[in-house]
Amino acid sequence: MKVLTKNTDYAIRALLALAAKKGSYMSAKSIATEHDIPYQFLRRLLQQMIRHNLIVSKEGVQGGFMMQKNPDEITVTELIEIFQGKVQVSECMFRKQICGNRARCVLRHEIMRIEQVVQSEFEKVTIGKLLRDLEAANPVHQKATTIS
Amino acid sequence: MKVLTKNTDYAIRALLALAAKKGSYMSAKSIATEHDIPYQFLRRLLQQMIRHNLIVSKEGVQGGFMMQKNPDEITVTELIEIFQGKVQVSECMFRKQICGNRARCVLRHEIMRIEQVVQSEFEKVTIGKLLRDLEAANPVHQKATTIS
DNA sequence: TTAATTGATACTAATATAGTATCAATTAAA
DNA sequence: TTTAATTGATACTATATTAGTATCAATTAA
Ligand code: FES
Ligand code: FES
Repeated sequence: MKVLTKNTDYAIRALLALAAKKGSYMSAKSIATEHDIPYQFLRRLLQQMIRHNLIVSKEGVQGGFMMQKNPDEITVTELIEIFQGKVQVSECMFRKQICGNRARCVLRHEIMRIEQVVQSEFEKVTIGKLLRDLEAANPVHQKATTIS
Repeated sequence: MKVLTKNTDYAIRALLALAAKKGSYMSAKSIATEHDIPYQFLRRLLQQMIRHNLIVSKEGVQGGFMMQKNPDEITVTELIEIFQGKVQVSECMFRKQICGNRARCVLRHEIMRIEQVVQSEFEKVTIGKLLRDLEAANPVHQKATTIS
């Protein structure tokens, strides 16, 4: 059982790259090569993130993508929802015969409780947090300004 | 993002049926029809559960399946592992370039922490607990003995 | 004018999930 | 002892999801 698919995985990595270069544009090509993400695949992910207002883009030479939303407000939960759909444990585990009344079904409650736990755990993890953790662990990285 | 697949879903339902009839055999056919599970699909699941010593079977007329392991010791985590593989958030989110040393990677720690949370939440849910909840909510069910 | 870029979209490949079919072996019961 | 109900084993098909590739038009800095 794999919780994060490649979509989400790559998206997080791309966002970390953009968050690190906050304020300047970075091309899909450079993100792809630097972080070992399939180029065309990445482009599709970036466009989805534009639609969700996480990032912005500029076309043409010297164009690229740039962080828009505050990295501390981008949670892994949000990314999972964008790329894998809302977290749901199971549509409805025990239909018909067993469970007549959906409304006050204990099993359903149990399921929804877990959904909540999972979701809130992922909510604690933001791009901002990950980036700070990364930089703390890996102080080699200098803060990128305009040096390509 | 769907956490429980049909395998696990059906397996849980089948186990609840068997747990309710503890001590007597119940055929795949009756489980399938009573709980609306595709017959041949179910049979495969039952055989997997035999291999994991959750249930036992008896061949021939009047044969069927019977609970073996204590329902309170069958966790949803165990079932997920059997039918969907071990819970893992992501193989390794940031390879190569970003993360040189796997050993003390903060991101990896974060991931593993969540894995633990998810896993332990599902560990709290046992077949025994689900069955008791079900019976409490649905007191129509009489304890099945030998009446078919 | 050109080359580097994104926008949009269609396509293919690989894998996982879901479901079906078949036949041999066993066994209770007619 | 024959038969029908059952499990054991396994192969097969269908569908959906995930992963990845390709193409071409539009934009824009140099
Ligand atoms: S399990 Fe679906 S309503 Fe009870
Ligand atoms: S993310 Fe894989 S080792 Fe750091």
